[in-house]
Amino acid sequence: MPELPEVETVRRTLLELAAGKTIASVDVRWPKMIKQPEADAFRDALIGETIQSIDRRGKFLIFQLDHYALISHLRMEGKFSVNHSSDPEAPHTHVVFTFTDNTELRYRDVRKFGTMHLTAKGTEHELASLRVLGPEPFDERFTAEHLYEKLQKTSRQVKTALLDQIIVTGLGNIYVDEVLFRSRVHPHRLGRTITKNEARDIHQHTISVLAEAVERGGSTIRTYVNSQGQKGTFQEVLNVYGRAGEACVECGAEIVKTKTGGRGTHVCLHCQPLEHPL
DNA sequence: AGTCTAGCCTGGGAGC
DNA sequence: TGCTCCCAGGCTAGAC
Repeated sequence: MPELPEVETVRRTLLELAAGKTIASVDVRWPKMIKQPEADAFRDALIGETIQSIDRRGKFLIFQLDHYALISHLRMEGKFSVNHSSDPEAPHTHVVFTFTDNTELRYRDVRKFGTMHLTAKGTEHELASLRVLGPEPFDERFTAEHLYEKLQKTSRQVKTALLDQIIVTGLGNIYVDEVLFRSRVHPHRLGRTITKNEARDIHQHTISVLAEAVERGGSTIRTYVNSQGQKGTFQEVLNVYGRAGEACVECGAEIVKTKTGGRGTHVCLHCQPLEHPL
């Protein structure tokens, strides 16, 4: 499940493999994933374009080309790889960009949830899904005060609020559980009940958890690999996610799995007490 | 305006 | 063995 650390790792590995390559042809086998423009126009526009660089905004990858920006979201299972044209193709390959040097950028995605948008270069941040994003966790505009104010104004549960990419961008279901565990805050606490000190903890741990996960190349829970086929290692140091039934590393109590707005949530009820049960 | 829910997808595992 | 059901979950459109 690519969250910020996984997407950042994909960006770094892909940049090494694909920067400077020029697109000779594009094969779209699952047109529904091309959201803008239509698949035919998408394909035609990309021919002759060279990959200048690759950026990231939240969980979105942004390929900077000569005249366009290609915005890709991997959602749950999306993966990029660079292969020689003669390499056997993995199942669930939905888009293939063939370069002039007979290598290919391949996008595969078992669940077909991923999306691609093409915009004129320089206008990518006007795309609706990018425009609404809140600050990057490593940006100075993401402050404890900003977080506290946003949480004060919401009646949503704190985990739901943190998953909304408007307060801070990049957290997903794995890292938000870890951040709240490190902050000793129960995910079901209502946003407006979070104190200033708790907001400071959540702010600090959002940054530290995501930074450590980037250093470790992300977390491989089920299938995630970077664009060189390598797994991450942050799953080795997860405290709560995926550890239901195991003992809490801090207090020994059993990690419990519950649900937050339909999403699986992992919590130590001793370290993260819920003063006001719903 | 803020919040909630269904839908998008498929593979893997549990239960019968 | 083979069937059905449920789960994984980021994001968006539409409803309330």
